Amino acid sequence: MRTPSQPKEDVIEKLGEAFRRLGYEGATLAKLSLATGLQKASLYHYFPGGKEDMARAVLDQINGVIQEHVIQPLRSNSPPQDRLKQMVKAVDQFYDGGKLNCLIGIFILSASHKLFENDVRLMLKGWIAALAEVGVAMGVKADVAHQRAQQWVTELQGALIITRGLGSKSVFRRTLNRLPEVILGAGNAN
Amino acid sequence: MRTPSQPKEDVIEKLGEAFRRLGYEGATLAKLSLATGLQKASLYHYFPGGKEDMARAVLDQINGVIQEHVIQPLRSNSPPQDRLKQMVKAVDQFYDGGKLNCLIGIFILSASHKLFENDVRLMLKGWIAALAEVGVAMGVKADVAHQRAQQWVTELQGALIITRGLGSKSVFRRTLNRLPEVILGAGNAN
DNA sequence: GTCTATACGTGGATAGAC
DNA sequence: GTCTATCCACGTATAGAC
Repeated sequence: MRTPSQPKEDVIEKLGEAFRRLGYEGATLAKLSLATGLQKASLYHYFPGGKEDMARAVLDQINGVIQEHVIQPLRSNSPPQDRLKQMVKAVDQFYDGGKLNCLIGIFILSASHKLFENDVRLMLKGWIAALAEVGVAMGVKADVAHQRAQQWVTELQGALIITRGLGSKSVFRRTLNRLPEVILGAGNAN
Repeated sequence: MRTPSQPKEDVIEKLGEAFRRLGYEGATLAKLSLATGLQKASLYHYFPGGKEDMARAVLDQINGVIQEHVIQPLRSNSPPQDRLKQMVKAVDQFYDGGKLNCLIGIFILSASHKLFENDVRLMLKGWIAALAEVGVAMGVKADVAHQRAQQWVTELQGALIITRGLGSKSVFRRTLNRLPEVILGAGNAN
Protein backbone atom coordinates (compact mmCIF):
# COMPACT_ATOMS: atom_id res chain seq x y z
CA MET A 1 0.00 0.00 0.00
CA ARG A 2 2.71 2.47 -0.89
CA THR A 3 1.62 5.96 -1.89
CA PRO A 4 0.66 5.99 -5.54
CA SER A 5 2.63 8.24 -7.86
CA GLN A 6 -0.64 9.64 -9.11
CA PRO A 7 -4.23 9.34 -7.90
CA LYS A 8 -6.23 6.58 -9.52
CA GLU A 9 -8.62 9.21 -10.81
CA ASP A 10 -5.84 10.73 -12.90
CA VAL A 11 -4.95 7.34 -14.32
CA ILE A 12 -8.57 6.78 -15.32
CA GLU A 13 -8.67 10.23 -16.88
CA LYS A 14 -5.67 9.41 -19.05
CA LEU A 15 -7.10 6.04 -19.98
CA GLY A 16 -10.24 7.82 -21.10
CA GLU A 17 -8.29 10.13 -23.36
CA ALA A 18 -6.55 7.15 -24.90
CA PHE A 19 -9.78 5.26 -25.53
CA ARG A 20 -11.26 8.36 -27.13
CA ARG A 21 -8.35 8.69 -29.50
CA LEU A 22 -7.85 5.04 -30.28
CA GLY A 23 -11.14 3.26 -29.81
CA TYR A 24 -11.49 0.22 -27.60
CA GLU A 25 -9.79 -2.30 -29.84
CA GLY A 26 -7.19 0.21 -30.96
CA ALA A 27 -6.15 1.02 -27.43
CA THR A 28 -3.47 -1.58 -26.81
CA LEU A 29 -1.92 -2.08 -23.40
CA ALA A 30 1.33 -0.69 -24.70
CA LYS A 31 -0.42 2.53 -25.69
CA LEU A 32 -2.41 2.68 -22.47
CA SER A 33 0.87 2.26 -20.64
CA LEU A 34 2.36 5.16 -22.56
CA ALA A 35 -0.70 7.31 -22.04
CA THR A 36 -0.74 6.81 -18.29
CA GLY A 37 2.98 6.72 -17.65
CA LEU A 38 2.52 3.42 -15.86
CA GLN A 39 3.95 0.09 -16.89
CA LYS A 40 1.56 -2.61 -18.00
CA ALA A 41 2.02 -4.53 -14.78
CA SER A 42 1.11 -1.44 -12.78
CA LEU A 43 -2.06 -1.06 -14.79
CA TYR A 44 -2.95 -4.60 -13.81
CA HIS A 45 -2.40 -3.64 -10.22
CA TYR A 46 -5.10 -1.00 -10.52
CA PHE A 47 -7.31 -2.95 -12.86
CA PRO A 48 -6.97 -6.69 -12.24
CA GLY A 49 -9.57 -7.38 -14.92
CA GLY A 50 -7.34 -5.89 -17.59
CA LYS A 51 -8.54 -3.77 -20.44
CA GLU A 52 -12.21 -4.44 -19.90
CA ASP A 53 -11.79 -3.37 -16.31
CA MET A 54 -10.09 -0.16 -17.41
CA ALA A 55 -12.85 0.64 -19.86
CA ARG A 56 -15.46 0.11 -17.19
CA ALA A 57 -13.63 2.44 -14.84
CA VAL A 58 -13.53 5.04 -17.58
CA LEU A 59 -17.24 4.67 -18.19
CA ASP A 60 -17.93 5.00 -14.47
CA GLN A 61 -15.89 8.17 -14.32
CA ILE A 62 -17.65 9.61 -17.35
CA ASN A 63 -20.93 8.77 -15.75
CA GLY A 64 -19.87 10.77 -12.71
CA VAL A 65 -18.91 13.72 -14.87
CA ILE A 66 -22.24 13.58 -16.65
CA GLN A 67 -24.10 13.41 -13.36
CA GLU A 68 -22.23 16.39 -12.01
CA HIS A 69 -22.00 18.63 -15.06
CA VAL A 70 -25.06 17.64 -17.04
CA ILE A 71 -27.77 16.01 -14.98
CA GLN A 72 -27.37 18.15 -11.88
CA PRO A 73 -27.45 21.51 -13.69
CA LEU A 74 -30.48 20.32 -15.64
CA ARG A 75 -32.26 19.57 -12.36
CA SER A 76 -31.31 22.79 -10.60
CA ASN A 77 -33.93 25.42 -9.83
CA SER A 78 -32.57 28.05 -12.17
CA PRO A 79 -34.84 29.20 -15.00
CA PRO A 80 -35.06 26.43 -17.62
CA GLN A 81 -33.30 28.52 -20.28
CA ASP A 82 -30.32 28.99 -17.96
CA ARG A 83 -30.17 25.29 -17.22
CA LEU A 84 -29.92 24.53 -20.90
CA LYS A 85 -27.19 27.14 -21.30
CA GLN A 86 -25.24 25.61 -18.46
CA MET A 87 -25.45 22.16 -19.98
CA VAL A 88 -24.36 23.46 -23.37
CA LYS A 89 -21.34 25.04 -21.76
CA ALA A 90 -20.43 21.80 -20.00
CA VAL A 91 -20.86 19.76 -23.18
CA ASP A 92 -18.76 22.23 -25.13
CA GLN A 93 -15.95 21.91 -22.61
CA PHE A 94 -16.28 18.16 -22.33
CA TYR A 95 -15.82 17.59 -26.05
CA ASP A 96 -13.42 20.48 -26.39
CA GLY A 97 -15.46 22.26 -29.00
CA GLY A 98 -16.12 19.05 -30.91
CA LYS A 99 -12.50 18.03 -31.23
CA LEU A 100 -12.84 15.04 -28.94
CA ASN A 101 -14.67 11.86 -29.81
CA CYS A 102 -17.53 10.65 -27.72
CA LEU A 103 -16.63 7.65 -25.62
CA ILE A 104 -20.22 6.52 -25.63
CA GLY A 105 -20.13 6.33 -29.41
CA ILE A 106 -16.76 4.62 -29.32
CA PHE A 107 -18.02 1.88 -27.06
CA ILE A 108 -21.29 1.49 -28.94
CA LEU A 109 -19.48 0.93 -32.22
CA SER A 110 -16.73 -1.27 -30.82
CA ALA A 111 -16.66 -4.98 -31.51
CA SER A 112 -16.96 -5.57 -27.77
CA HIS A 113 -19.98 -3.34 -27.36
CA LYS A 114 -21.96 -6.05 -25.62
CA LEU A 115 -19.66 -5.72 -22.62
CA PHE A 116 -20.74 -2.15 -22.07
CA GLU A 117 -24.21 -1.90 -23.51
CA ASN A 118 -25.97 -1.75 -20.17
CA ASP A 119 -23.81 1.05 -18.80
CA VAL A 120 -24.13 2.98 -22.02
CA ARG A 121 -27.87 2.58 -22.19
CA LEU A 122 -28.35 3.85 -18.67
CA MET A 123 -26.24 6.91 -19.33
CA LEU A 124 -28.12 7.78 -22.49
CA LYS A 125 -31.50 7.25 -20.85
CA GLY A 126 -30.52 9.36 -17.85
CA TRP A 127 -29.37 12.20 -20.01
CA ILE A 128 -32.47 12.15 -22.17
CA ALA A 129 -34.77 11.96 -19.17
CA ALA A 130 -33.14 14.93 -17.44
CA LEU A 131 -33.29 16.96 -20.62
CA ALA A 132 -36.93 16.07 -21.11
CA GLU A 133 -37.71 17.34 -17.62
CA VAL A 134 -36.46 20.76 -18.58
CA GLY A 135 -38.75 20.66 -21.59
CA VAL A 136 -41.66 19.91 -19.31
CA ALA A 137 -40.63 22.81 -17.07
CA MET A 138 -40.87 24.95 -20.19
CA GLY A 139 -44.42 23.86 -20.78
CA VAL A 140 -43.91 21.04 -23.25
CA LYS A 141 -46.04 17.94 -22.82
CA ALA A 142 -44.10 15.06 -21.26
CA ASP A 143 -44.08 12.66 -24.19
CA VAL A 144 -43.23 15.37 -26.69
CA ALA A 145 -40.48 16.69 -24.44
CA HIS A 146 -39.00 13.21 -24.23
CA GLN A 147 -39.00 12.84 -27.98
CA ARG A 148 -37.33 16.21 -28.47
CA ALA A 149 -34.72 15.47 -25.83
CA GLN A 150 -33.98 12.19 -27.56
CA GLN A 151 -33.67 14.00 -30.83
CA TRP A 152 -31.17 16.49 -29.54
CA VAL A 153 -28.95 13.85 -27.98
CA THR A 154 -29.09 12.06 -31.32
CA GLU A 155 -28.02 15.23 -33.10
CA LEU A 156 -25.16 15.66 -30.68
CA GLN A 157 -23.86 12.16 -31.32
CA GLY A 158 -24.13 12.72 -35.02
CA ALA A 159 -22.44 16.09 -34.75
CA LEU A 160 -19.44 14.55 -33.03
CA ILE A 161 -19.04 12.13 -35.93
CA ILE A 162 -19.72 14.58 -38.73
CA THR A 163 -17.51 17.23 -37.19
CA ARG A 164 -14.59 14.86 -37.43
CA GLY A 165 -15.70 13.56 -40.82
CA LEU A 166 -15.92 17.00 -42.38
CA GLY A 167 -13.01 18.40 -40.41
CA SER A 168 -14.98 21.46 -39.40
CA LYS A 169 -16.39 22.40 -36.04
CA SER A 170 -19.38 24.25 -37.44
CA VAL A 171 -21.77 21.32 -37.20
CA PHE A 172 -20.89 20.86 -33.54
CA ARG A 173 -21.35 24.55 -32.82
CA ARG A 174 -24.66 24.63 -34.58
CA THR A 175 -25.96 21.62 -32.72
CA LEU A 176 -25.13 23.24 -29.40
CA ASN A 177 -26.88 26.44 -30.42
CA ARG A 178 -29.92 24.55 -31.59
CA LEU A 179 -30.68 23.08 -28.19
CA PRO A 180 -33.32 25.59 -27.08
CA GLU A 181 -35.18 25.55 -30.38
CA VAL A 182 -35.18 21.77 -30.52
CA ILE A 183 -36.58 21.50 -27.01
CA LEU A 184 -39.17 24.19 -27.67
CA GLY A 185 -40.04 22.84 -31.11
CA ALA A 186 -39.47 26.30 -32.44
CA GLY A 187 -38.85 25.20 -36.00
CA ASN A 188 -35.60 25.51 -37.85
CA ALA A 189 -34.49 29.06 -37.39
CA ASN A 190 -32.41 29.10 -40.54
CA MET B 1 -5.94 -16.52 -63.59
CA ARG B 2 -8.15 -19.42 -62.63
CA THR B 3 -11.85 -18.76 -62.26
CA PRO B 4 -12.53 -17.34 -58.82
CA SER B 5 -14.84 -19.26 -56.52
CA GLN B 6 -16.81 -16.07 -55.98
CA PRO B 7 -16.78 -12.67 -57.69
CA LYS B 8 -14.54 -10.10 -56.06
CA GLU B 9 -17.59 -7.95 -55.49
CA ASP B 10 -19.07 -10.59 -53.22
CA VAL B 11 -15.86 -10.79 -51.24
CA ILE B 12 -15.90 -7.04 -50.74
CA GLU B 13 -19.52 -7.21 -49.69
CA LYS B 14 -18.68 -9.74 -46.98
CA LEU B 15 -15.68 -7.73 -45.87
CA GLY B 16 -17.97 -4.75 -45.49
CA GLU B 17 -20.35 -6.68 -43.27
CA ALA B 18 -17.43 -7.76 -41.11
CA PHE B 19 -16.06 -4.23 -40.75
CA ARG B 20 -19.51 -2.99 -39.81
CA ARG B 21 -19.87 -5.58 -37.08
CA LEU B 22 -16.33 -5.45 -35.76
CA GLY B 23 -14.90 -2.05 -36.51
CA TYR B 24 -11.62 -1.57 -38.33
CA GLU B 25 -9.29 -2.59 -35.51
CA GLY B 26 -11.63 -5.33 -34.35
CA ALA B 27 -11.77 -6.95 -37.78
CA THR B 28 -8.78 -9.29 -37.62
CA LEU B 29 -7.59 -11.19 -40.65
CA ALA B 30 -8.76 -14.41 -39.04
CA LYS B 31 -12.29 -12.99 -38.78
CA LEU B 32 -12.18 -11.51 -42.25
CA SER B 33 -11.10 -14.91 -43.50
CA LEU B 34 -14.04 -16.55 -41.75
CA ALA B 35 -16.45 -13.89 -43.01
CA THR B 36 -15.41 -14.31 -46.62
CA GLY B 37 -14.75 -18.05 -46.66
CA LEU B 38 -11.31 -17.35 -48.06
CA GLN B 39 -8.01 -18.14 -46.39
CA LYS B 40 -5.82 -15.25 -45.36
CA ALA B 41 -3.41 -15.87 -48.20
CA SER B 42 -6.28 -15.71 -50.67
CA LEU B 43 -7.35 -12.39 -49.27
CA TYR B 44 -3.82 -11.14 -49.92
CA HIS B 45 -4.15 -12.31 -53.48
CA TYR B 46 -7.13 -9.99 -53.94
CA PHE B 47 -5.82 -7.24 -51.72
CA PRO B 48 -2.01 -7.10 -51.79
CA GLY B 49 -2.06 -4.10 -49.48
CA GLY B 50 -3.63 -6.13 -46.71
CA LYS B 51 -6.29 -4.90 -44.36
CA GLU B 52 -6.00 -1.26 -45.37
CA ASP B 53 -6.47 -2.32 -48.96
CA MET B 54 -9.58 -4.28 -48.05
CA ALA B 55 -11.04 -1.36 -46.15
CA ARG B 56 -10.44 0.91 -49.10
CA ALA B 57 -12.15 -1.52 -51.44
CA VAL B 58 -15.10 -1.61 -49.09
CA LEU B 59 -15.26 2.18 -49.01
CA ASP B 60 -15.13 2.29 -52.80
CA GLN B 61 -17.97 -0.15 -53.05
CA ILE B 62 -20.04 1.78 -50.55
CA ASN B 63 -19.35 4.90 -52.51
CA GLY B 64 -20.73 3.16 -55.57
CA VAL B 65 -23.84 2.13 -53.71
CA ILE B 66 -24.36 5.65 -52.45
CA GLN B 67 -23.91 7.06 -55.93
CA GLU B 68 -26.42 4.63 -57.36
CA HIS B 69 -29.04 4.53 -54.65
CA VAL B 70 -28.72 7.93 -53.04
CA ILE B 71 -27.13 10.53 -55.26
CA GLN B 72 -28.72 9.43 -58.51
CA PRO B 73 -32.29 9.30 -57.19
CA LEU B 74 -31.76 12.70 -55.58
CA ARG B 75 -30.75 14.11 -58.97
CA SER B 76 -33.52 12.50 -60.98
CA ASN B 77 -36.29 14.62 -62.45
CA SER B 78 -39.07 13.23 -60.32
CA PRO B 79 -40.88 15.66 -58.04
CA PRO B 80 -38.59 16.62 -55.15
CA GLN B 81 -40.83 14.98 -52.57
CA ASP B 82 -40.60 11.68 -54.43
CA ARG B 83 -36.84 11.93 -54.66
CA LEU B 84 -36.64 12.27 -50.91
CA LYS B 85 -38.94 9.30 -50.45
CA GLN B 86 -36.78 7.22 -52.73
CA MET B 87 -33.65 8.09 -50.81
CA VAL B 88 -35.30 7.31 -47.50
CA LYS B 89 -36.26 3.91 -48.83
CA ALA B 90 -32.72 3.22 -49.98
CA VAL B 91 -31.23 4.35 -46.67
CA ASP B 92 -33.70 2.21 -44.77
CA GLN B 93 -32.68 -0.83 -46.76
CA PHE B 94 -29.02 -0.05 -46.60
CA TYR B 95 -28.95 0.09 -42.80
CA ASP B 96 -31.57 -2.64 -42.50
CA GLY B 97 -33.93 -0.52 -40.47
CA GLY B 98 -31.15 0.84 -38.30
CA LYS B 99 -29.77 -2.56 -37.28
CA LEU B 100 -26.52 -2.11 -39.18
CA ASN B 101 -23.77 0.23 -38.20
CA CYS B 102 -22.60 2.93 -40.51
CA LEU B 103 -19.23 2.19 -42.04
CA ILE B 104 -18.54 5.86 -42.41
CA GLY B 105 -18.92 6.31 -38.68
CA ILE B 106 -16.84 3.21 -38.02
CA PHE B 107 -13.95 4.53 -40.06
CA ILE B 108 -14.24 8.04 -38.66
CA LEU B 109 -13.99 6.79 -35.09
CA SER B 110 -11.28 4.21 -35.76
CA ALA B 111 -7.74 4.75 -34.59
CA SER B 112 -6.63 4.61 -38.23
CA HIS B 113 -9.10 7.23 -39.38
CA LYS B 114 -6.41 9.29 -41.04
CA LEU B 115 -6.01 6.57 -43.67
CA PHE B 116 -9.56 7.07 -44.83
CA GLU B 117 -10.43 10.63 -43.98
CA ASN B 118 -10.26 11.90 -47.55
CA ASP B 119 -12.55 9.22 -48.94
CA VAL B 120 -14.98 9.69 -46.09
CA ARG B 121 -15.05 13.45 -46.43
CA LEU B 122 -15.81 13.27 -50.11
CA MET B 123 -18.67 10.86 -49.57
CA LEU B 124 -20.22 13.01 -46.87
CA LYS B 125 -19.85 16.18 -48.91
CA GLY B 126 -21.34 14.54 -51.98
CA TRP B 127 -24.33 13.29 -50.07
CA ILE B 128 -24.95 16.63 -48.40
CA ALA B 129 -24.60 18.52 -51.67
CA ALA B 130 -27.05 16.29 -53.52
CA LEU B 131 -29.54 16.57 -50.70
CA ALA B 132 -29.17 20.33 -50.65
CA GLU B 133 -29.98 20.47 -54.35
CA VAL B 134 -33.34 18.90 -53.67
CA GLY B 135 -33.96 21.54 -51.06
CA VAL B 136 -33.21 24.20 -53.63
CA ALA B 137 -35.59 22.50 -56.05
CA MET B 138 -38.21 22.87 -53.33
CA GLY B 139 -37.63 26.58 -53.13
CA VAL B 140 -35.18 26.78 -50.27
CA LYS B 141 -32.31 29.25 -50.58
CA ALA B 142 -29.03 27.53 -51.44
CA ASP B 143 -27.11 28.23 -48.25
CA VAL B 144 -30.05 27.37 -46.05
CA ALA B 145 -30.68 24.19 -48.01
CA HIS B 146 -27.07 23.19 -47.53
CA GLN B 147 -27.28 23.73 -43.79
CA ARG B 148 -30.45 21.69 -43.52
CA ALA B 149 -29.02 18.88 -45.60
CA GLN B 150 -25.99 18.84 -43.36
CA GLN B 151 -28.21 18.73 -40.35
CA TRP B 152 -30.18 15.76 -41.56
CA VAL B 153 -27.10 13.74 -42.41
CA THR B 154 -25.86 14.57 -38.93
CA GLU B 155 -29.11 13.33 -37.45
CA LEU B 156 -28.84 10.14 -39.44
CA GLN B 157 -25.35 9.42 -38.16
CA GLY B 158 -26.50 10.11 -34.64
CA ALA B 159 -29.56 7.95 -35.09
CA LEU B 160 -27.45 4.99 -36.13
CA ILE B 161 -25.46 5.30 -32.91
CA ILE B 162 -28.37 5.99 -30.58
CA THR B 163 -30.47 3.26 -32.10
CA ARG B 164 -27.85 0.75 -31.12
CA GLY B 165 -27.21 2.47 -27.80
CA LEU B 166 -30.84 2.42 -26.76
CA GLY B 167 -31.58 -0.88 -28.43
CA SER B 168 -34.67 0.50 -30.12
CA LYS B 169 -35.25 1.31 -33.75
CA SER B 170 -37.63 4.17 -33.07
CA VAL B 171 -34.97 6.90 -33.30
CA PHE B 172 -33.87 5.62 -36.68
CA ARG B 173 -37.46 5.45 -37.95
CA ARG B 174 -38.17 8.93 -36.72
CA THR B 175 -35.08 10.36 -38.35
CA LEU B 176 -36.09 8.89 -41.70
CA ASN B 177 -39.58 10.31 -41.37
CA ARG B 178 -38.26 13.73 -40.44
CA LEU B 179 -36.37 14.20 -43.69
CA PRO B 180 -38.98 16.30 -45.50
CA GLU B 181 -39.65 18.58 -42.55
CA VAL B 182 -35.96 19.11 -41.92
CA ILE B 183 -35.34 20.05 -45.53
CA LEU B 184 -38.38 22.31 -45.64
CA GLY B 185 -37.64 23.80 -42.22
CA ALA B 186 -41.20 22.96 -41.28
CA GLY B 187 -40.55 23.02 -37.55
CA ASN B 188 -40.73 20.01 -35.29
CA ALA B 189 -44.03 18.42 -36.02
CA ASN B 190 -44.28 16.73 -32.66
C1' DG C 1 2.75 0.49 -5.84
C1' DT C 2 5.91 0.14 -9.48
C1' DC C 3 9.05 -2.05 -11.97
C1' DT C 4 11.68 -5.69 -15.31
C1' DA C 5 11.27 -9.88 -17.36
C1' DT C 6 8.81 -13.20 -19.48
C1' DA C 7 5.08 -16.48 -21.11
C1' DC C 8 1.99 -17.49 -24.58
C1' DG C 9 -1.43 -16.58 -27.91
C1' DT C 10 -2.85 -13.94 -31.83
C1' DG C 11 -2.03 -10.22 -35.24
C1' DG C 12 -0.59 -9.12 -40.02
C1' DA C 13 1.89 -10.80 -43.71
C1' DT C 14 4.62 -14.00 -46.97
C1' DA C 15 6.50 -18.44 -49.36
C1' DG C 16 5.55 -21.79 -52.18
C1' DA C 17 2.81 -26.12 -53.48
C1' DC C 18 -1.07 -27.26 -56.29
C1' DG D 1 -6.91 -18.58 -57.48
C1' DT D 2 -6.70 -21.10 -53.34
C1' DC D 3 -4.51 -23.47 -50.09
C1' DT D 4 -1.14 -25.04 -45.94
C1' DA D 5 2.63 -23.77 -43.47
C1' DT D 6 5.33 -20.50 -41.44
C1' DC D 7 7.53 -15.97 -39.86
C1' DC D 8 7.97 -12.36 -36.66
C1' DA D 9 6.01 -8.56 -34.19
C1' DC D 10 2.83 -7.35 -31.00
C1' DG D 11 -1.23 -8.49 -28.11
C1' DT D 12 -2.78 -9.63 -23.24
C1' DA D 13 -1.48 -11.24 -19.07
C1' DT D 14 1.43 -12.91 -15.05
C1' DA D 15 5.64 -13.74 -11.85
C1' DG D 16 8.36 -11.92 -8.76
C1' DA D 17 12.03 -8.41 -7.26
C1' DC D 18 12.23 -4.04 -4.90
